[in-house]
Amino acid sequence: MNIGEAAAAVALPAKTIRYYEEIGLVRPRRDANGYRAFVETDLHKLRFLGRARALGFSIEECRALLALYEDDSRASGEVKAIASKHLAEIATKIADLRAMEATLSHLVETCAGDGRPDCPILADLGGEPH
Amino acid sequence: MNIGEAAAAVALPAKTIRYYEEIGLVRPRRDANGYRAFVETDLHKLRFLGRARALGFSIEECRALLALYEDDSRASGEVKAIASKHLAEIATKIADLRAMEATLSHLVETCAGDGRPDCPILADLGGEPH
DNA sequence: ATAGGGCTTCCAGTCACTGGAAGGTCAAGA
DNA sequence: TCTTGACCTTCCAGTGACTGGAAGCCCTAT
Repeated sequence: MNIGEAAAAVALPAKTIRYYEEIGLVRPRRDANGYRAFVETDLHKLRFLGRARALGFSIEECRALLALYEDDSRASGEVKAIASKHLAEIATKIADLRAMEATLSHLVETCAGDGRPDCPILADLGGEPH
Repeated sequence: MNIGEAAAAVALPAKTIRYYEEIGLVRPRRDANGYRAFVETDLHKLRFLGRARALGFSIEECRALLALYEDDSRASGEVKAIASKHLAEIATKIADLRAMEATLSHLVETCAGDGRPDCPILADLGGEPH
């Protein structure tokens, strides 16, 4: 199976799959003509990676998770540690974004948004006391 | 005022201020020795940029906002448009992160996290049906 | 034979910095 | 006066995870 077909099968861009090979996440064998030849285990790994990335894990976390996935003697505690750390980072990001959202939505609400120059958004950014 | 003192005054790294100059967001004059010499209006701009960045605006959005800030004949509608667009992006990001959080927190909760290999997190990433 | 689509590699760009090297400048102390 | 150390300068490279594009090979169908 060539890269185009594999890309369609796992819903990842071909470019991304090449990149994953370059950084050693997958190692498809090659046909005599130099084309990558993907087999089912490659596709399985790629789907794993796609799902892990969709959950926001970094590439290095994906690499670690994939290694654990393939290690029959793993301890689930290691997996849970990675996931918990990531979960905490997600929570932090959400909190940061919600703080931005709170401030900004208030400013947007109070801005007339017409043709006049007066603007509480710029006033706030400019440091004018509330 | 040299860059170090300016950096302390506006709570931005000196490196960042140099970068902002490089991309044309600030234009401090120079002393005879080549050192940047910041005056109060430079600091004011830098504080504006710091606050806008803290609200998550991109550099290009900051550039646009700063231009509007300095344009006495601006229309607040332009500002509001930029801010509203950004607000929508923040909301999207929050929704994405919350979806990740929901999935992942469920998986983490159901993972024993001990020395055994069984792990619902890896099972999910591996595509095993629930 | 040729046209097209798919494949290959390699290089550059993204965003907003950040780190570091090599070297000039300045104020204080011995 | 000399030196030390803390500044400052520029320039180059790296970050994360791709993405776009160029140049060129391969395969199939007409």
